Amino acid sequence: MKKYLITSPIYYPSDKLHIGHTYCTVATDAMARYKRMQGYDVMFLTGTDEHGQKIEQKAKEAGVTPQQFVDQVVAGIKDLWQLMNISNDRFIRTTDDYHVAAIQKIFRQLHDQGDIYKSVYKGKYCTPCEAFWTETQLVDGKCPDCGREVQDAEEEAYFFRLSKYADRILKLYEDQPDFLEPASRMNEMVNNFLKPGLEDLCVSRTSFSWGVPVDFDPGHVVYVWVDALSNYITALGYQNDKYNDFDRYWPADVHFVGKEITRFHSIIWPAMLMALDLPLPKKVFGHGWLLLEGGKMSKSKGNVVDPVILADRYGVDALRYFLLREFPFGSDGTFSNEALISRINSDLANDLGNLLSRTVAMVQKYFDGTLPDTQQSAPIDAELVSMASGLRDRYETQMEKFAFQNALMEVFSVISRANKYIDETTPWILAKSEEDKPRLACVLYNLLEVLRITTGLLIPFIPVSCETAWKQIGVTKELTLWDTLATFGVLPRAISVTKGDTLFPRIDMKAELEALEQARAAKEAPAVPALPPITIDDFAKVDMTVCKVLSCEGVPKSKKLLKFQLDCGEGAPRQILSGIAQFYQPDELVGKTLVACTNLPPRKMMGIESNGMILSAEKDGKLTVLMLNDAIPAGAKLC
RNA sequence: CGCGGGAUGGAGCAGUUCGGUAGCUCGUCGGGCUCAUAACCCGAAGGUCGGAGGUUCAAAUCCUUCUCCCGCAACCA
Repeated sequence: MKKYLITSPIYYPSDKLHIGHTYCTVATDAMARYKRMQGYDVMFLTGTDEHGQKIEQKAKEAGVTPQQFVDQVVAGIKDLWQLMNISNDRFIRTTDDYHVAAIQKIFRQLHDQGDIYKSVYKGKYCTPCEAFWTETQLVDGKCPDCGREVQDAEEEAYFFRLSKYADRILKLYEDQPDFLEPASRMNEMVNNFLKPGLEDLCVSRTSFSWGVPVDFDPGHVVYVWVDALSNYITALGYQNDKYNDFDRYWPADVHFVGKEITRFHSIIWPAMLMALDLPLPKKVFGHGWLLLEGGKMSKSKGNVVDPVILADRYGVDALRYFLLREFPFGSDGTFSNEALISRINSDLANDLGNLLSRTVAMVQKYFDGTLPDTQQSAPIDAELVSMASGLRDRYETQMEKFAFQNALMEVFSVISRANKYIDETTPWILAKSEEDKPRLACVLYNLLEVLRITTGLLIPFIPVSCETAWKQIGVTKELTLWDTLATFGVLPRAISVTKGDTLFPRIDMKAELEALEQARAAKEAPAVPALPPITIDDFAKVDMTVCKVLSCEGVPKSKKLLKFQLDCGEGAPRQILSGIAQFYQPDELVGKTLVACTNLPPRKMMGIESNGMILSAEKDGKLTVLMLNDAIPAGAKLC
């Protein structure tokens, strides 16, 4: 039996997952189900990448241990995958004991053979702040936090000899032009990273402790690269006894990854495998992102789409279908509720659901639910029959290219053709005369066959709905095996149908959009967290000064920054940068009376020093600068 | 000149590799049908394919250049 190893990324459980993660996992799932249907022995891996500084911090803020923190988030992720009908064979957590032990072995091996070496991370150290800074971070050669003198200092760290593998990776791309898809991603890798030359990679940290300890050097923990990427092999049993099918499944047939992590998978990961002398994955596919109207999804914009709400309202299958039908897998797509509802209504309800409904209804009405053996074909059947017979192969061509969108279009073009066929053959007229009954039976049989083939091929996308449909058209699992899907006429002639519930109810667009908006608002309202209380002394620590804008100009090459010279009543002008260039023309601010916090430490942005912060109000990503009555003099303090 | 992607009827997209009648879905308008989830089927309107040059018998497609949008990177204290 041929094997197929497919992986989704392992997700970072610092927050709940959103529709983008769901998209990637659903795609991986569809591919896995498709390969199983073809008869492959499939191994579908997913999981979570649970270490690192950010989680350590989040846990601290939440007042729990990092382990408690990730346990809780990961439970939510597993629930989400269960809800979405994800058929992963394994779920790896990088905090699993076997993984941790295997990482230590891998790290040690790479170290022993010289691919990982201990070196120093050179920088400047501010003793009072206990912080490392690079030259570029310094402000006037001093600590950007406290402004005091810094010393030359060195921090120990382990490095992976990535540079050593640059040539081999370029060669890999040449020999295997489809190693990384879509092709545009490969160009990006070559131009941005490989051509300028690879630097050795820092693969350990001492600045936090929530990670896999380097067992031969206390104080160091393994940094994300080795820890997370190796999940794909430890989950199969590499360097551990928990599993033992590494030899069976490795190398991966494909890694599905988001475009933000293609670099890790197409450069660092192959280099690590080369160092371990292991076979390379056959392909890395960097899919696009789901964007929202107006840009990227982000917590701060408050526009994150929650898959649970959508699945609850419209059904898991409808959401799965939409994600894979609406967006080309390799490029970015724009998510909207309108598109979702429109797609569900037109494809699933009107075309597929309605075809099933009208076909079953006619078999019931005209033949009491069971077709007679005697059936008569006609020339007009030919086109439909031929389209349906060839569908599996056309679908397969697209699926092999991960072109889910096109595969689904192929299926729905046959469904659409079947709806037209009903109009052409007018069964309701045939039903009027007894002598046309054999012809009528044949028409209905053909429709049932189309339903068998199309729902058979839709299994990877909408598994539950397909099985529901099968019950209605009297199809058993054996009649939807891969081999039967390329043959027309597999159903027994005297097939019986059973009327069932509506497969995909139509959605009232207008009402739903309003309901969704309300649901979103309701969810958001309590999410405005009040900051913890402070004392009057805390408040008094903030020096807020009224200032007049002397001049204001854009910062070259920066989209966001404006550079201000301000009269803060100090005699000399004060220079402050503010990230409001998208909202204001520099000229319109000159002469205005603003408020700035003037006792923040200096900070460099785009190489320019900023000595404070201009106060703005923020809502939904839009900033409005606080402007005061011009009668207030510069240098006045807010209190 | 940091890197990449994009600009095609009202909306969202395909077509661009290997030039040759501009296509799909949704929406709009008109018609048909009644088996069905007010669904389905047919027809129509609507585009000088971002702008300007060039190559060619012929350009959405190739070349040059410009404009605008979106991501990444740096930055938004």
